[in-house]
Amino acid sequence: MKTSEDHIVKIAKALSDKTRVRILQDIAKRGSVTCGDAINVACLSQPTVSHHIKVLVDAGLLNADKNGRHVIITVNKEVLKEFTELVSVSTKR
Amino acid sequence: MKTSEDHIVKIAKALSDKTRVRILQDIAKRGSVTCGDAINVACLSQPTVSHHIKVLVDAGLLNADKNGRHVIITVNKEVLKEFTELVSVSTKR
DNA sequence: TCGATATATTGAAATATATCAATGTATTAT
DNA sequence: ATAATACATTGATATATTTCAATATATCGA
Repeated sequence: MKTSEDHIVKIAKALSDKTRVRILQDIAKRGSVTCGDAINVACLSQPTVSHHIKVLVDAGLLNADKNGRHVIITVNKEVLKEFTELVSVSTKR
Repeated sequence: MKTSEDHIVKIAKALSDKTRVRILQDIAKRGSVTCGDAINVACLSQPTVSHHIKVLVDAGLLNADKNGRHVIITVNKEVLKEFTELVSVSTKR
């Protein structure tokens, strides 16, 4: 059984790195990007960006859909909304 | 100049540890606690809990008001609200 | 098929974080 | 004044995270 803390922590961890937040914001602004696009935004090596995207996908914040040799990445707005609501609710008395 | 990423990252970092989220939730539930209360909730050493509270205070999520030898800790709801709104808005296109 | 492109994985190094025991500081009670 | 209480700080260790180079895998185009 996963507690609400676990859920909050997992997503907060994903949001706790500047590069990842930048990538997330860029995707949100542009609707969708490929990993290559994200590399340009992050200005870091390809493996590093690949790792960051994995963290965001694992947290549920991003959707990654393979399309040929590209991977199309979009923001999972549902999960983001869930997160902000969970943080709000669980800190309301 | 601090970007919105910086702000999100700082607070997300504070929320990216299970102990800190647990402490935050406990304070929210009870209205206010002392550091000693937080130690009981966390079941960790006093210095460790002191460190965690410091991280939360530095992120702006907690208010700490000295009262005699106790420190009264409350949740800074404004900052929490700011955070959830900033996350929501900055990921809306 | 072969080379090029897009992304993932592995292994290693550097840095950051969580944790505790020991100690310091401030405040209250006796 | 002194002892006890509440909390903070320091220094050390263990673990986690970030990053890259090297390499692997999958797909497309010629």
